[in-house]
Amino acid sequence: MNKELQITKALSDGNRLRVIMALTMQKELCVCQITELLQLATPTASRHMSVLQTAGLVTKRKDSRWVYYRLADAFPPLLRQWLWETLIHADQIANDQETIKGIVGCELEALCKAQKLRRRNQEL
Amino acid sequence: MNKELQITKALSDGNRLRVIMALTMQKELCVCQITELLQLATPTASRHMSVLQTAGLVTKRKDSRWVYYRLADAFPPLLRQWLWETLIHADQIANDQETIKGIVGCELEALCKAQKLRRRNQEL
DNA sequence: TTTACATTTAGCTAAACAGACAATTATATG
DNA sequence: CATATAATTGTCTGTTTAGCTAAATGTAAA
Repeated sequence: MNKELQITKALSDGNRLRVIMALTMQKELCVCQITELLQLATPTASRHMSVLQTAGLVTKRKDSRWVYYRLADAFPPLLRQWLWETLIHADQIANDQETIKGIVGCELEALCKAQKLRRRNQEL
Repeated sequence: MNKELQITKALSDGNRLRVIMALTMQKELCVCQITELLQLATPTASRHMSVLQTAGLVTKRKDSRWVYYRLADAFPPLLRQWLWETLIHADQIANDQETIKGIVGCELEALCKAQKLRRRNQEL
């Protein structure tokens, strides 16, 4: 039952559901893009992804300095279908879809620089 | 997204998964039977059932002093199928199946009396 | 090799949650 | 009506977890 519990626990957080839905629409997202979508501190976003990976729901690929996550091939199809069918109607998710378009439209370099600036400003 | 989160949170606990699986095998179970299966204090079992009900996964029926729970008709079929297919292979669940046979074999009156005696003994 | 930088890990705090017992509610029976 | 009893609700406690900042890791470029 442990494996299944890891999965349901991984799904029992709103931010993680948002990332999963984002990854059904955008094949691959890097940590800084996920951070931008969820508006969280980078380490927090990274931890969420680690939970999803440990549960076997996403896989990661490292390309130079960036780490890209995507849904795992082993993502249980029934769960995937249920999430898709129900969450696709959620306002938050519809909203995220628009946000993601904007995020993937940016160069990664530019996005990271913008985040860095934002952090600086908050420190004042 | 709130409704869906309530559901995934309800599923993110081992004892609640055990009750759900028990209810796929035994159409109806009363709180004292669930208490017996999980080996928890009555209020704790009752709380778990309340979480499942709030999430819309079970319904309850009161018959005199006993309250019977069963899976809700609205239990999302995809989730139900995933749970069934994966958890049916879990040792804990197989074990529970045997335990349940014993539990439903008892008269409710007898079961409750036995539990009461057990509580008494633990207090010593 | 030094510097810059994206991500992860460590360590902390506050909120959420599972568990227990005590008290309350609701129902049946003497 | 008073008593017994099955379940729920109130309240507390210990554990888990989501969030943060700071430090560590790993990679690319100067």
